[in-house]
Amino acid sequence: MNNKEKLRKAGLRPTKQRMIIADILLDGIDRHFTAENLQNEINSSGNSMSIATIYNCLKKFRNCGLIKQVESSKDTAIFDTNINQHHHFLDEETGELIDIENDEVNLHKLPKIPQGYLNNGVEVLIKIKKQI
Amino acid sequence: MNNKEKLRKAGLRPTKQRMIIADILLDGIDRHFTAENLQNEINSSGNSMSIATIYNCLKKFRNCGLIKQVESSKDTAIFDTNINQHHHFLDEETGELIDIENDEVNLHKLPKIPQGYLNNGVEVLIKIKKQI
DNA sequence: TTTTTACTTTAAAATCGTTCTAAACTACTT
DNA sequence: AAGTAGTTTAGAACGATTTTAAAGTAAAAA
Ligand SMILES: [Mn+2]
Ligand SMILES: [Mn+2]
Ligand SMILES: [Zn+2]
Ligand SMILES: [Zn+2]
Repeated sequence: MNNKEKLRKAGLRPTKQRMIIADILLDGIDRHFTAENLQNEINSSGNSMSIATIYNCLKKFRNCGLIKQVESSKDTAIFDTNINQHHHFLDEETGELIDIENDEVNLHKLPKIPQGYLNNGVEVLIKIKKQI
Repeated sequence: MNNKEKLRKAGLRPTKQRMIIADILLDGIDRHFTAENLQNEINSSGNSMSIATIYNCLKKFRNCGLIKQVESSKDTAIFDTNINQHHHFLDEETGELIDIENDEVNLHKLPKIPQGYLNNGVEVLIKIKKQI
């Protein structure tokens, strides 16, 4: 399925701007990035785009499940093109994130989900720091 | 150990402002809160404090390990008085966090820590959503 | 105790990531 | 082609957090 079809299937009009972003993000390579990172890539590709459009597009892509947003206490939002359930190493010094595939973690015992709620995904974060 | 001793032990001068905050936060009750939540509690206790001081203090307390900061993609920082290794349920709709004690989770299989790094803490986040 | 020093608090301004506004533009439908 | 609903944009606005710099305070030195 090409990017135009992916956008249509997600219920999004394949505008010029969304296609530029889809061509960068939906190439099957897993990556973590900020809105600013993406704008730099757009610029490097010879295009340009308003930061408002980039944020609009990332929000739409996220809400359609084309990308995810990482839980992070950094003040800049970090997005993730790996939409499978997976986990992360986090170097808190640098903010660097490294993917951990789902089958590399085995959660043997999980607490009971609170009454009235449903499990909506489990994420393991392993904080790491550089050896001295 | 009283709060003044706790601050000294952490290498922090026990100023009037830090003592007010310590009296609120270090009472042994686990809670999740924002800087604004804390300012409201300070005000309710008949005191007042500049928001800059509150941020300064929370950062010092966090860096000394007296409190933790939760990894969260919300745009407002959330702090945690539970400094033991533990886990959370997160209702992404409301942002509500519920503690999961460490012994309620059993991680059977963990990936190898990347070369040159040390494990600095594992956190499990279980996203939950209200049943319809 | 006084003096000195380094650290802390504060209000206000600045910064920074993100969202809003409203006008121009474009994709899709009829 | 004409209509319409959705999208893009520059720039303004916003909200959380940090910085500034001057005044205040705690600890150390004398
Ligand atoms: Mn955050
Ligand atoms: Mn922010
Ligand atoms: Zn990832
Ligand atoms: Zn907690």
